[in-house]
Parts: sequence; structure tokens; C-alpha cells
Amino acid sequence: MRTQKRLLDLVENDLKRAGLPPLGWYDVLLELWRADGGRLRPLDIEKRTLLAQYNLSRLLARLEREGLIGVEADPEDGRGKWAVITSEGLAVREAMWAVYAGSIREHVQSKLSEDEATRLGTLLARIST
Amino acid sequence: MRTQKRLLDLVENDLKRAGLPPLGWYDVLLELWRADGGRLRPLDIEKRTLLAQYNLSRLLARLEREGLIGVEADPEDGRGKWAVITSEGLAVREAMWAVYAGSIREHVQSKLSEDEATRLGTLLARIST
DNA sequence: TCGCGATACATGCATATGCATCTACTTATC
DNA sequence: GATAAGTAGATGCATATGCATGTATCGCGA
Repeated sequence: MRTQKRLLDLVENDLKRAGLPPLGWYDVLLELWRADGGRLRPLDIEKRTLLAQYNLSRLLARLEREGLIGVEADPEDGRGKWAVITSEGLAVREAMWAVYAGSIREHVQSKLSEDEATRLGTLLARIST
Repeated sequence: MRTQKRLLDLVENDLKRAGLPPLGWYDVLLELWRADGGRLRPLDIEKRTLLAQYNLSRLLARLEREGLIGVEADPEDGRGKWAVITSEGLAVREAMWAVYAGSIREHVQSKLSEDEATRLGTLLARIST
């Protein structure tokens, strides 16, 4: 708990200093970027990100307001929507990754050998089962 | 990041279902409980908990409003205060620990051997240096 | 095909957080 | 011993979060 809080503070700080949005935005942009056609339904984003439904709903509204995603109605399900990453969204994701990756390198990679990092990942994955 | 978010959600959930306050309160109550005389200055709590100054200020206000701590003026430094845990605060900390410990057991201890847990702690500590 | 429970997402309200700044006091400087 | 710089903590404002519930649509069973 303490380690991740410390790390999160460091990363958020790095992003802020670079004039970029908070890390939460990255998670969503990343999922969209990875997704086929750069589009996902909110429900699928929710499952991938561990975001609560109401938080995701509002985060998507913010992303749309900033022009990083577009939101379309689902033609097959009147209740559903599709979030589609825009080219600006792709650019922001990339800019964020540049900073985020640097953060990880500086605050994590420099403290652990590759082998240790792998073992850490394995242990954490065991907990998440 | 994901593992701790998942864990935090689980723990917060357990606390909520038991009618207890959020985990953040525990951190402060724990520090006070450990501290000599059950009292600390906000500044010292801040250092121990990684809480931002303004967040701690308001968290202490909430704790005081709920009667879990008392706040006294520092006789030696007119700017300073002392937070003092009350008997109700002690009781709440204990009740929270009962639930929290159960959460840890269920969500962490059951997934790792003692040896693995030790190694995990060591690796995380390496990062926090 | 009607009606009802389930599903997808949004939102009003209370509370928590971040940021900047404020107030009150203390300590060092001259 | 007056004044400026520093320190401890609080707070107004904007924004984010949690909770409960709302709205719209879907799909199933009679």
C-alpha cells in the first residue's frame, strides 16, 4: 500500500510537471489504443480497468470534453455506447507514455534487477488471482 | 498498481460492510495508538502516513468531529497542535484492525506462503528507498 | 406480444481531494 | 527588539469520488 502510494504520487507528479492529464486517463486511452479499431464499449473498459461504473461514465465525459475520445451510440444496442479514441487521444496517450515510462524507469527499474522485477510481478499476480 | 487497487477495493468493502470508517482513518489512528501517550503533532502524522498536509488537516477535523481524537493546542509552539486519540478512537482502531486483519488474511495471506510474503515485502521495500 | 426483471449508462447529492493561498506564530538577522 | 523569512496548520474554490437512484433499452417467459 505504502509503496504504491509513494510511486503513484511520484508518477502523478511527473505527469503534472509535463502538463499532462492524471494517470487514470492513461489507463482508458491505453485500452482504447489496444482495442480493435480504437473503440470499446464502456462496459468493456470497466472490466479492463477496475473503474467503478459511475466513475468511468464521468471520466469518459471528461475525455470527450477534451476531444481525446468520441462517443457514439451503439447501432445494435440502444442502451450501449462506443468510445472511440481520436487522433488527439492517440497523441496524448503517446505523450503520457513517454513520461510514464520515464517515471517507471527512474522510480522502479533503477531499484530492481530484471530478475527481481519479474519475481515481484509474479508475486503480485499471485495475489490478484 | 492493479493489485493494490484490487486489494484496496476489497478491504474498503469489508470495512464498509462492517459499518466501519475508510482505511485512511486507520492509518492515523494506528500512528496515534503507537505513539507515546497516544498523541502526535499533525506534522509528524503527515511524515508517517504520506498524507498531504491539507488532506491530513481535514481528516483530523473529521476524526475530531466523530470523537475519535481530541485536538489540543501545543503549549510550546503556538502554531502547533496535538492530536490525541480518545478511548473511542482506540476502540474504533481495534474494531477496524479486526476487520482489516481478516481482510489481509483472506485476500493476501491465503495466496502466498510465508516465505513469499517476506520476499514480496523485501522487494517492495527496495522500491521505496 | 405484453409485461417484468435485467442490463447499460447517467446523474443529484454528499463528501473527499488538489491547488493555491491565508493566518498565526516562531526564529533568525541586523 | 523590529522586521523579514520560515513554519504549522486551515480554508475557499474547483474538481473527483461514492452512493443511491434514474432513464432508457433489452430479452425472456407466459
